[in-house]
Amino acid sequence: MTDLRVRIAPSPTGTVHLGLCRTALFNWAYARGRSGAFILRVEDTDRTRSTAESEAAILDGLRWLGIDWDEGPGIGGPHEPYRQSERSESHERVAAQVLESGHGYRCFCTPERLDELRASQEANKETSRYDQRCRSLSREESDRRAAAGEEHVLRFRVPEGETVVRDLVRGDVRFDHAEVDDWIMVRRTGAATYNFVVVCDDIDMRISHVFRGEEHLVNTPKQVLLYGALNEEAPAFGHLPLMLGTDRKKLSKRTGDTALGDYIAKGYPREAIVNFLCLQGWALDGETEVFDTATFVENFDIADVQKAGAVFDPKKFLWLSGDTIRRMPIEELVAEVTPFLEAAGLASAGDVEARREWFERLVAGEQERIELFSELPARVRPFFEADGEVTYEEAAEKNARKHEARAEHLSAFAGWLEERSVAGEFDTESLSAGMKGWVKERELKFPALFQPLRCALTGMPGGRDLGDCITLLGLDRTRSRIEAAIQRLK
RNA sequence: GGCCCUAUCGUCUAGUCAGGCCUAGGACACCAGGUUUUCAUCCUGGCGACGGGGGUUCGAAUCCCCCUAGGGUCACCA
Repeated sequence: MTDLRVRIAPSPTGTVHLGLCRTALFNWAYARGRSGAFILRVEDTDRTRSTAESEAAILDGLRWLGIDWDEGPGIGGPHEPYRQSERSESHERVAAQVLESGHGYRCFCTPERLDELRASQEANKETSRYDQRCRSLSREESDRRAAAGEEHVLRFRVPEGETVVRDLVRGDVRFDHAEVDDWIMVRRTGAATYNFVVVCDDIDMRISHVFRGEEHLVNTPKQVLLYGALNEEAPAFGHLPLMLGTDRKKLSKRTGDTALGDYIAKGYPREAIVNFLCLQGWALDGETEVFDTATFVENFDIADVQKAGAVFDPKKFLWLSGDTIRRMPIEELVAEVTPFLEAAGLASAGDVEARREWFERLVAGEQERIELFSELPARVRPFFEADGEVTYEEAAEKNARKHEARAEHLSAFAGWLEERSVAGEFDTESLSAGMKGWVKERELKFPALFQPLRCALTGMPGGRDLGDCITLLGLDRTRSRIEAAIQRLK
């Protein structure tokens, strides 16, 4: 009967938090998997903390994740505007209605009195709440004082009884109204509060399902009460388990990065971020850990969401990132990694384009060794260094020096390489095989040649196939590096 | 502290709604082997959980109660 309409309603007050990303992903997938509409609404009712930069960052972040919206700021829609700060006319109208119907009342208590009240309640270990002093004010007195310009807020007149929140994740949750405060709907500034506008806007935008973090669960009875006061049917709710830090508390900067941008900057692939976020509170089938967004959309259901909080595991995230990189087509990997090469000052996008094949080989050799795009520059750095100044890592040099005859072997090997080159047998595969033969013919152990050679060519203790290193460098540079090593390892 | 939510390997989870198919499955991490010129990848194996106590039942990870533990929330923030 009612159209499926879900939304994400971020408040533009800071960075793009991973929790927001996951909530957006779940809402979006729910809509996309059921031909529903996905709406983006900016909750910028806190004028002092909201910024345009933050809003732009959130929109960019969501787009980066692959989330698109059918209605929202910038693209518009049938329920414009999609920025709460621009919807105050509607909010004022509803506020007047609530006051008129008696579901709301003016409260003239000063902030100071409320502060004192709260302080004394806390001192007496009582529940902190409004004492309803203005609730019984007559309508005449209320109108008179308001007309006289006395400052006031608008509170909701919570009736006796209880509210049952129907939650698609948790089932029915009951709240005794004795526990629900006569909450403020409109501030003395005239600006409406979150609990008020979220209901107004969700009604206006015909939102059918509200999926949000569990921290909102205790707000829900207030909102449900308002729907009732407005004679509107409340949407279906679903409160998602919190994403927890390793301290088991709400994910915060204390225990690690929380901003999407931090992970993008570190070089986590988009697919891995989405995949990992999906795994926080939801599972495909309990067996399959790696899946793409389309599969998620096809299979996601709010009823399958986990109830308990999910501790964020950076190790698993890193593994997923590495796994994603390993499965990436090489052209794509090169494209992803190029900005990091540029930032490290190793190569420009132009360089990469000019020597496409060489860069693809360079990157391919590290594909199974990196877990983040950002790890690549350090791993390929030797290929950009001057031949006589390759940085020898301590472990690599130590390995090389273990072999007494290193100079002779390197020298002889250099000669062999010349012959191979002349013979035209200088491809990676035949070189790799030939090198092994070279060692065996001389009845040596592999490390006798390979450790000094690896140090000479890359200065690293481990890494890609040496044949690959040689063809990547070419004969001349390989020779120069071997000659330099013979001197440097004396 | 009040109210609310939650409770399966260290972590993410499958199984819980419709009790037997569960001597509880998968993944990450960890450990041990194997492959490999090295590192990494990859492969094989191992370690490892139903928070505790009562019920109900022929039978409970699954249903009920209590306890305990964790978390969330108590703003003129969202």
